[in-house]
Amino acid sequence: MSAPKGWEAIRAEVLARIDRRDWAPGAVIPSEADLAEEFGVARATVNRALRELARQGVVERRRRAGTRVATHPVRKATLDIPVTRLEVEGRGQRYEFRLLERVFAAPPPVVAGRLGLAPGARLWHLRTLHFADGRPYLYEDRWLNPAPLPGRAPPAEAAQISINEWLVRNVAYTFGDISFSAEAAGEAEAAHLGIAPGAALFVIERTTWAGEVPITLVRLAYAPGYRLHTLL
Amino acid sequence: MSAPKGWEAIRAEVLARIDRRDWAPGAVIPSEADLAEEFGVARATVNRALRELARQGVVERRRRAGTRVATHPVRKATLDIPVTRLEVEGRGQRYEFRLLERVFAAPPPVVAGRLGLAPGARLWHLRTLHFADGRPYLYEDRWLNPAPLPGRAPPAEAAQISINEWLVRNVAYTFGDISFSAEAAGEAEAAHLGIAPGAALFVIERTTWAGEVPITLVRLAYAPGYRLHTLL
DNA sequence: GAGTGGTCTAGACCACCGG
DNA sequence: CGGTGGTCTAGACCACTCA
Repeated sequence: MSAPKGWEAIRAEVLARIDRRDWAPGAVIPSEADLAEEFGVARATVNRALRELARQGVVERRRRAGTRVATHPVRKATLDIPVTRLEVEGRGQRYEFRLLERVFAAPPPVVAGRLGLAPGARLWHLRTLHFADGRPYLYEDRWLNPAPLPGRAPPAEAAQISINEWLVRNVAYTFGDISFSAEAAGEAEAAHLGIAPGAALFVIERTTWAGEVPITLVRLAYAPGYRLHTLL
Repeated sequence: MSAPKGWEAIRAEVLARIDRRDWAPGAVIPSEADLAEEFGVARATVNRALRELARQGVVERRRRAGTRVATHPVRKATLDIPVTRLEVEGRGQRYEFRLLERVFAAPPPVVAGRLGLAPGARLWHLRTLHFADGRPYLYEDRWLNPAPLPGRAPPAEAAQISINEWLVRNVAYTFGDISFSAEAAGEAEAAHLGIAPGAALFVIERTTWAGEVPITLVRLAYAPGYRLHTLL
């Protein structure tokens, strides 16, 4: 046990009062100014504490309306989206990858649509198999817009660096979205990953953008046993 | 387009310099004091901007060592862990649930171990099926420690509120962990969800604690098609 | 030892928005 | 209108850690 100091102590005390139902869900808690006086600290310190609680979803804050205890404590979990190589090596396993395909082609309409590109636009299509200790670990299917790339082309097949690592080092993205789902393995995926068709795969789909320009859409299918973990 | 003011403008400018490779990955950027002078703002304003970038994983900060551009931009995604009822209703669907089982029993050793309880401890075991528009949506299998519960027992089977909602309103937890994976549906799950055994299920496992006291371990198996989505 | 980020203070002005 | 949170300032002290 260690007693927090400063704004963390304020946060802890406010949390404790919420937990004890001193301040019930939906209720308005005292204003920053009042709390600052009660705790004998500057308002900025209270503000920092309450801002953190708001970011965690414990309270909701609005000008004039004040700070309320969240009625439905939507807990927020922060996931680290790792670079595959570091994820594998972080478990003490040997990382390798093999580029299966690298072609310049027109994507299916659904892909073009997701990236907001005109039908008929041509993209790089890259398929990569990643290994952990020599065993298939992750099947990656990526569409890559040449426009924002230096040299307008991804690294050659012989490159020693994976597409993703090359991307994060060479093309800065400003935002994106990510989704997680479970899907049954298709024939091709199953063959690459060395599993039976229909097996349950953990799938991450991600799109990234640099301003208005789409960079990439990637589908990551993890071999059975993969688990994404984080603390609340 | 709108030009950000204040600390957001600082953050944007720093991000832009990183994107332009003015400041390369791994490089140390100027100190807060220097940036404050350059931008003509107080150091606290620069601090706020850099703190946000650090939270996003764009830069890494250490006392004395200064602020560095992250070499491996581990992007962090913030997931909202929703209450099932709100998640379903938020899509405009009708929510229902049915409590399948509510017994007081000794859990399997693996469950007791995960919760840090002695073998032989007895817990509530609750199995619930959740529906969206009348169709099976989520199969929930929960072990619940009676110790931290008001009345030492969960609500009766006839209750109109789901176990999870009752929990978040009546038992405050201080921390927990959560994991996401894909698993093949077992016989029982498949029957409840109305799908074929072996189908790919998205599974969330969560444990929560109130200080040193374990509260619950729950396994949520979502019907095929479920997708967790967030922005980066 | 010295430079960096981490935090706090006391005060101020502003944007928002409920009554 | 007036109260609330959002932010900024100028200054200060502290904690950490590198050289």
